[in-house]
Amino acid sequence: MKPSIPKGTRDFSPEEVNKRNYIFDTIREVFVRYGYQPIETPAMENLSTLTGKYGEEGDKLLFKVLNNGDFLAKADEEALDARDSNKLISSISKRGLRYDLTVPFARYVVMRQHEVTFPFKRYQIQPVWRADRPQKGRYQEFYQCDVDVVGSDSLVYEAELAQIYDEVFAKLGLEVTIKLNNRKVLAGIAEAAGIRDSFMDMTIAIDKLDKIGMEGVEKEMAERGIPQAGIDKIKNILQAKSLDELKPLLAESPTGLKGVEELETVFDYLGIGDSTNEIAFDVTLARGLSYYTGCIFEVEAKGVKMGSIGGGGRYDDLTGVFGMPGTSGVGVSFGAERIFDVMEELKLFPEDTATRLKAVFLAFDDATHRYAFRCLRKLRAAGINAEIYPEPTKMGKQFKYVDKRNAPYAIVVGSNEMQSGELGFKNMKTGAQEGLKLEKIIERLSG
RNA sequence: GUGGCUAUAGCUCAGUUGGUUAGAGCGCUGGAUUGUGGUUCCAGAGGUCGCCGGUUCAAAUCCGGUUAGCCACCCCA
Repeated sequence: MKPSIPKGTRDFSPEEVNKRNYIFDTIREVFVRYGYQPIETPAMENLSTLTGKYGEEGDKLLFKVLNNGDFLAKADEEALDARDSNKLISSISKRGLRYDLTVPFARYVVMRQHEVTFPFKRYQIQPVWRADRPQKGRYQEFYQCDVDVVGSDSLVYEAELAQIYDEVFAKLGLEVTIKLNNRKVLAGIAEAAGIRDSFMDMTIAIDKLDKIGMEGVEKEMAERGIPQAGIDKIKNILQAKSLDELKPLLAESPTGLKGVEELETVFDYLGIGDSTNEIAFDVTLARGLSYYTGCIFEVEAKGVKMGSIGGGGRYDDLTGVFGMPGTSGVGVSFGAERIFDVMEELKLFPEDTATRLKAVFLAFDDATHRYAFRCLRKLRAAGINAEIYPEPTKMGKQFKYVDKRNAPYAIVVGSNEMQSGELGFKNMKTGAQEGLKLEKIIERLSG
């Protein structure tokens, strides 16, 4: 059979894993410094935990896990006869793969509400799964790195999360734009335009502004049934380049003004010019996820054509659906895969992401092979990454291996070396070789 | 879910209006070199041309179907 892996999934080579770990380590280090604590949740959740949280589109993209055993015995016969997949699902699948880390986190908080201290600041770095059709920068299995805080509606956290974005990307050497908006501002626009019921249609259209231009947005809104009068009003409001300009345009919408005020507070906390990357208000930032209610975030890499590499926002009542109302949360996510792809494209990975092999022992015959293996043990005991070629074969072949492994040193052991105790210590880069006692070699390779 | 493109050696790809034995580079194995790699030179192994069917004297090449991958849309990290 031809080996293959499922669509939208990938294997990672040693080099790739090292680079990915570099990203994860950088992100984790910043999370920890801002006082966030790690949790992990299972890959599978009950399907009832996941469905309905990500909108209609999200439900379609959920991976469902088929029940074990004779699942057809308990299947909904009516739905089966009618070939009604949507109706059939609940009777043959009770579990699904997690779609993001925010909803499982909300579930976790509700289940453990009596043991966690609020505000609860947690981070979580785990894979999520979406049954999306794969394309550039989009996979069916990918890692998210989430930081969230629940149990406080202080806007200081919005500011903190923006700083975390700024700091992580500064450390990675990746230039980004951190965009901020507020769902209340968008609601205010809809209200001011008198199309409150078409709020979602409006935001979806606005979100595409930088892609299809104002004309395209107008067309899209018209297609989605928004009256021309409303479109004109919206168009006018979208001209606003700053919060100050926006404010008078939303004067008739208390919700909209509240949103502006929240953003002002966040930017107040942040101060001016204290960030490495641009942190900017963008009235056209919309975001699809239906549970956001306050500030929303999105991060875009500069100089690369790639979707957003991070996003997040405030959700006022995500724990409410699990029976714990009135608890507000806010969080952002780093899309590790896309960050990886962007950094690869811009060649931003440092040279030494790999934990390098320092030396390889080579031997000529069985006796020296055994002797070399005992020397190897001492090197390893001294904390030096080293190995031995598995058999005493031709030197040329052994050296080729050392070369491919990218090890900086080869240690050659023949009968002469074994007798004198002076091993052949060869620098693979310069080709120079000298006879050194094992202790000397350990000294050289340490530090 | 909708549309477009692609599928030939382990990898990246070439293959003319359909025409003898399907090629290149890289990689792999061996040798030049029985105590020394990278560079070079020589030789060798490796292919049901994604799969099924059709047209034809003749198909990698044309047609239909199918599967897989990529890209775009929707949506999203």
